[in-house]
Amino acid sequence: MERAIRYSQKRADILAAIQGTDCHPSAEWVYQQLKPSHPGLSLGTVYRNLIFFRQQGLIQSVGVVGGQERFDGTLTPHSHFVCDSCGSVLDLPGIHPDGDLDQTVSRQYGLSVQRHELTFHGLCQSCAQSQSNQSDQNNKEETSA
Amino acid sequence: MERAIRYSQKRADILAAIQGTDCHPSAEWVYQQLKPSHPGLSLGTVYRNLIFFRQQGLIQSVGVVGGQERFDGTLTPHSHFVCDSCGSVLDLPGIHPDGDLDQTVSRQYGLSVQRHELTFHGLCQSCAQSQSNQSDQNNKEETSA
DNA sequence: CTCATTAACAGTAGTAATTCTTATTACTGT
DNA sequence: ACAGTAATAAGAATTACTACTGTTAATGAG
Repeated sequence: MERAIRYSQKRADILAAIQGTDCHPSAEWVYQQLKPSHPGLSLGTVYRNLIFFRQQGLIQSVGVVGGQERFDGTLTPHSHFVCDSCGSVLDLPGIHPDGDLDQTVSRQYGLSVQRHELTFHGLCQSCAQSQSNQSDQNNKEETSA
Repeated sequence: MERAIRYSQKRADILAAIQGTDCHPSAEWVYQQLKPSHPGLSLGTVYRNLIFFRQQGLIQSVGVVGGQERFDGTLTPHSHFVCDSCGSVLDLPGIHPDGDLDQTVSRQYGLSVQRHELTFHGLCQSCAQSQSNQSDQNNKEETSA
């Protein structure tokens, strides 16, 4: 009597695409990634399945970066780093606050906390480097002007 | 010679609206709030000033909740709680990880971390209550059917 | 004060991400 | 094979936000 959940090839491949990368993809990224092997794939199908997977607890959302929601196939507790320049997202496996923090907040504030997100912002290595190069250039231009 | 930054009444009132509430408003909220006293206010002006204030370091962004960016006039380090049901945002003044965490992550991963966000998700008190009531109702309906 | 400059603004048109709708296809149990 | 329904494609609709254009008004020099 209960509704059967069907796992089509597309659905499976969408999930595999997220779980098989560490780049924390957006819906658009998954769509572009699978389009060659699934010419008839619709962007709406990707969105629908991402929501479906999140409901099922198979993936989690990292949050919105540059106006696009980013997803993560890794479920073990870990933090994220977002480069505010290029928008890349990195896992920080070793960094996570005390596991009882959700409980603590729930008790202290009378809430029903289910999860938390710890996200660091700044510049990734390559962006920090190119930015310092650029400021070097600017200094040169300023001094030469 | 240098360009003067002008503080119009509207600009001041937009800032005051954010700093005078603890509801972590969206641009739309500020617009609706000020419309009665500023009939000729444009939503674009609100957006432009929110970006301006963030650049000036007068406010910060809490992140995107339900597709809308939410802002915070409190600058002291603190965490947030987001109700995934009604979208309300609460400050958690007592909750924040070690202040050296940014430095630790920077060194450990070779990044240039500038800040971090610790956000808890779950249900607020009223939503947790109404949700349990609703499930009670559902149970009644199921058993009576 | 007068006038030139220009930041700030309103109004509007546009953009991009996401969601919704509808018709169709494909799977599942009988 | 057939009925019922989950899954899908295509694209329209929605929504938050941004860019553009002409106007208003604050600033500062003469």
